[in-house]
Amino acid sequence: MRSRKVTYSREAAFHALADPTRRAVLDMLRRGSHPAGQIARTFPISRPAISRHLRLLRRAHLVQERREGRRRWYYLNPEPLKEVDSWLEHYRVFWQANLTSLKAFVEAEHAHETKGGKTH
Amino acid sequence: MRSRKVTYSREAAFHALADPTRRAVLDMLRRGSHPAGQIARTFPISRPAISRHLRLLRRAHLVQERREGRRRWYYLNPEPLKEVDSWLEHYRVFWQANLTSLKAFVEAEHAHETKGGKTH
DNA sequence: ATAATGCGTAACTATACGGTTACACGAAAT
DNA sequence: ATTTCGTGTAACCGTATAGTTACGCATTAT
Repeated sequence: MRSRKVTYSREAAFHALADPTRRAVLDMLRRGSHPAGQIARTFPISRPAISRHLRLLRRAHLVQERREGRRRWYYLNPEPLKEVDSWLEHYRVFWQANLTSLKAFVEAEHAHETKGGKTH
Repeated sequence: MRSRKVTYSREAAFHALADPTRRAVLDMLRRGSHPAGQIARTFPISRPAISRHLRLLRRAHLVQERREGRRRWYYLNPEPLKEVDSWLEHYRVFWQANLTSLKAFVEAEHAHETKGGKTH
């Protein structure tokens, strides 16, 4: 099977992940596919609300839908999360080096800390 | 220097990252500290708008502010991004194994594909 | 002392968001 | 044929969000 290179919207992914319910839905699908109703039943909000979250996740390509009779199975598509991961990549180096820019900045400041700052 | 273990809000981090301008601000600070005004000047929106984004980033602890005279230097604090990273961790295994649950699902479906599905 | 600079906040506005109830519709059951 | 089930969408509502302009207040310059 020939694998075709596809890119997803980083914007859509970050936006989708901003909502805790949507992240929870993804966490649920991480363990396996579920029909829409079953997903809805695990949350304290109404079914239509979940349906809309699913639509948004669908449009961000984070989940895919597969119809089977009258139910619709949702399953995870982790691919767009690569966009989030690649963005994070630039920041991982900071904590991996155990040196935040904060620390660097503070140290730099300390170097010429002779101008007598306010103690406030 | 004794390092104290601190945890940040995953919720706040994800929420802060949902806005493209805020991500761009972080990307800018990744290269070094900048005063508020200088940050604002690099964006097409007004200075107060940036000021509010900075406040939100500050409250999410993604940036820190340091006053120097009449300017305020902002610098990156990448720590809270660890929360995002740790959430992503669960998903990385999917694409690292080059096996999405989609693929698994499709294969599982294929196994008992005898119930004559609609070709639609 | 007065003016200019740098920056945050208040007030306001339009739009986006997330939730709810009512409804539509195909698939399965009776 | 009719009812029930599973699920999506429409309409509506209150709150959050992101932008703008006006303003306030230190700090630095004149």
